[in-house]
Amino acid sequence: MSTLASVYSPAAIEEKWYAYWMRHGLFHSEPDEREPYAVVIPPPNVTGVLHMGHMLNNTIQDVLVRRARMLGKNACWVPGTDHASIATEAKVVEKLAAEGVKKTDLSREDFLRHAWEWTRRHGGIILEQLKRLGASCDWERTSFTMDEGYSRSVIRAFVDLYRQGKIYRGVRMINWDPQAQTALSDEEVIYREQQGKLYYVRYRVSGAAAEGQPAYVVVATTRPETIFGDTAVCINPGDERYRWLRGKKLLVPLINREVPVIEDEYVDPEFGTGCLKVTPAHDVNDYLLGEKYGLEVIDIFNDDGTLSPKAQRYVGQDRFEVRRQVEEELAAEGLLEKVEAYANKVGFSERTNAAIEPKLSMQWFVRMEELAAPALAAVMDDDVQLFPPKFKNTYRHWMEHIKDWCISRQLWWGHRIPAWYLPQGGLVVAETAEQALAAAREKTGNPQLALADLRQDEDCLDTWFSSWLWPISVFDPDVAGHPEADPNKDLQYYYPTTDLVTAPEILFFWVARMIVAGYEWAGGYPFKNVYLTGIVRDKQGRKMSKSLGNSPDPVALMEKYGADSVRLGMLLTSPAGNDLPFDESLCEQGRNFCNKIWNAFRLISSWEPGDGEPQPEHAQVAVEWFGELLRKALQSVADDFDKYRLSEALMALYKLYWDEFSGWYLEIIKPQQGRPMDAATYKATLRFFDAMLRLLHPFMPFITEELWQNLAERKDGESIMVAPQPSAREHDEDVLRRFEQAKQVVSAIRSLRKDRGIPSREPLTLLYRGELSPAAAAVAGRLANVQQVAAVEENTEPMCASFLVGTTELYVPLGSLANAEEERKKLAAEVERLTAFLGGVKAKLDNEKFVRSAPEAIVALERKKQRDAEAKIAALTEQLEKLK
RNA sequence: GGGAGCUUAGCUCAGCUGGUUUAGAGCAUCUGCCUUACAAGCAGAGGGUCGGGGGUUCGAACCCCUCAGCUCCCACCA
Repeated sequence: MSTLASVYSPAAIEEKWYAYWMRHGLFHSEPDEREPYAVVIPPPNVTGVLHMGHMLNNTIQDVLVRRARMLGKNACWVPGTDHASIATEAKVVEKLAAEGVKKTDLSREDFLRHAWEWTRRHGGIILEQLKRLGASCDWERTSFTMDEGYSRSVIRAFVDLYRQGKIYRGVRMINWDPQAQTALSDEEVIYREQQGKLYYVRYRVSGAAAEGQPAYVVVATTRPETIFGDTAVCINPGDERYRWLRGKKLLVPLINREVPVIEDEYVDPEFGTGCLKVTPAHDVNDYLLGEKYGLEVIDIFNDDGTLSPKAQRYVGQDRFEVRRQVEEELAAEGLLEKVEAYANKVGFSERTNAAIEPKLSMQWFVRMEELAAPALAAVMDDDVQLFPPKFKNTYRHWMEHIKDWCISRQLWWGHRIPAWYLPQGGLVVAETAEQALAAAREKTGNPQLALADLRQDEDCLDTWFSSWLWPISVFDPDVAGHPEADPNKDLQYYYPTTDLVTAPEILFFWVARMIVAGYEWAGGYPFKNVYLTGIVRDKQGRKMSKSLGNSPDPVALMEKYGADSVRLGMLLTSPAGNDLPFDESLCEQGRNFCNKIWNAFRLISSWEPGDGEPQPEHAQVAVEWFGELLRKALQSVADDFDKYRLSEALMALYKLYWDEFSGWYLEIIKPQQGRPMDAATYKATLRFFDAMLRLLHPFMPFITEELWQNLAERKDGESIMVAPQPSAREHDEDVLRRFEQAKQVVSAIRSLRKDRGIPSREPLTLLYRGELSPAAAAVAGRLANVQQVAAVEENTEPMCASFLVGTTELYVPLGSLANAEEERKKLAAEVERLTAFLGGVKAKLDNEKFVRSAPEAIVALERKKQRDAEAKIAALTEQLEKLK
């Protein structure tokens, strides 16, 4: 008997094998003559920590990568991190604030020193956590978006696009995050329905009221604090109610600034009062109106969301506080007609969750329309395939309506925009300060110009402007933005990568833009397949979040259950694109499966092959059957993987291992107490076990490595990681069918024992009329304690239990164990059920139209059902008679 | 306001071009078992008018219409 404990304990084993894989360089990949298979990790924030979303995402990647490696491909999974401009800068600012230091008191250089220090301290923790999970990344290729080479490629990409005229600088209405104090792209704004108020505010008519005309108009607004920035009131030219207002001036409440009444079709007479206040500096539509009618633009906010001196009132106070006070003041002044509850959509910063302020400012933009064209075609033509394919629509819609991308951020942590402003105005864009100086001298015709005369743009680039180069620059940092460069060996070999696994939330942020960059600089798409995962939710279906505190700590989970178990827990129920309702019990299920595997190994390793021991018939049957079953499983698993149905592949293997291999196969071949095992069965069993470990390895790398190493003598450096997957072959359905009959016979006998309280140690005899394969007889002998099996012409034994498997009648003589009344009841119930079934079949066949229009095969099938049912009923009725 | 998708057992989901199924799986539940690999286990069992209604068809979970509910994406309605 094996000395292994009966419970699998993962901790030491996981650590041992991860170190072994690292020591032998098994994760590392170099270009060679094999088919490449590459995956680039969606780089997590450099200072982030592992959450359940990462767990799901990286488990899936590891499964795909490990399988590809075992299929003989040269698999390369590139890990790395993202500098995450806003998020990281926010953390550093917060940390400094806690120490009493304000960012504004620091120089750019000092701040960056702190940021790097923070990055060094917290950076890469997440990568260490991924190792716990078993991630088979090529750590020698770990990249960071602010590595020197990588940064070079980002800057070069900017310069290249600028030279092509695809990057421009201009004043536009952008999304301002008052907390991070930076511009955001449209994609970084999340709109949420907010229960707000609609304020009806009176604007008095300037000058004396004309005879019979009102002294004021009422304007509806959700943002009364912006009235200080009003520069017009707009009505619809067709609106008869306001005809009298034409050409009049109105007074902005509280500050009594005189503003014109303008007319534009944009105003919906149905909404509110049909009268719109126009604040060009703080609303996108108002801005457009302002442009059209040459209105003054009064920006009443400071960058932090407090009111600026331009507002005249409430200067220095926060916008939301001002809203409250303005409401009070308007009411006190009798200028507030009414307030209604009103639900509207408010934009929030994706990173800081601060309410976005539309703000007019000078920013850098990428002209997207032309760039997007090949990237749109790539997905539409399936050069890049999305899984699940429903995302194709979403993708198309976005790409067809793509807007210019605001890429400048008023931050310090990131890639500084390589633009230098000249003393006399104008600017030059260049990769380095030296090149900028040269360009500046040339442009100005002043060779005396010094670097000190130039002022570099203060802003950083959007993080996504660096991560869109990820699949290119992690391999070769000198290709992006450098059209004349020859790609290095790595890029030539690994690009395009094969699979990308990521969340649908960043389809536009990242996936689409990577495809754009791929066509722009690397000659084509960056990956062939995109697997979009779901969102990990809690049991109640809520998104996991820090604030809800409903997200388990993945590392704690792995400590409790083992990494393999948690991986299983993540995959057992998460088809592509579906959300994963996570519950710890899924890890328990994973752990139970590990334990099952572990114990099967204990059993097998307790066996000794005997010399000259003959192979029993039941063992031979089992070996033949399981071999075929394995082949069939191989095929279906390969098929599942082709379609990225990982959960289904895993479930198939789970059942194959648990039910078929452990439940049936091992139980059949298990030698009688103390007996040795015959060599043929022993060898076959080791072969099967080995094959199953390989099949399972991508899903559960640690336990499979441990057992595989113990299954045979292995050389140092050998690993299941690089053992080939078993190859698929045709299987023989007949063998499977015969065994299916055996299983049914065994189940039926077990069931009848249970029904009648016949203990399993009580041997039984099995009589049958019809076809019973020798396989079935042998298996029944082994698993159902059937001592005798005999064919009969007719059953002469009245006191017996009878049942049907297919059309074969089986009888188990019970003698004194039987209760005639009970047996009659059982038989009668069965006859009744069959008769009802037969009724349905007959009704179908009696329908002329069915017989005429249905395909022949279908009709023939129904006829066979009828014949079989009739035969069964006849047999059971006959038996019933005997019992009377 | 547009668009996409979903609704099958208590839960999470399969069910590919309508007929080989008398609708499946895993988990959960119930019953019996400490049977010498595993009680984190074994054996057995129960559980669904396939969201409602209508239609097409010899035949519908699957196709069409309609109603209801849910989810996601996009959009500048104060």
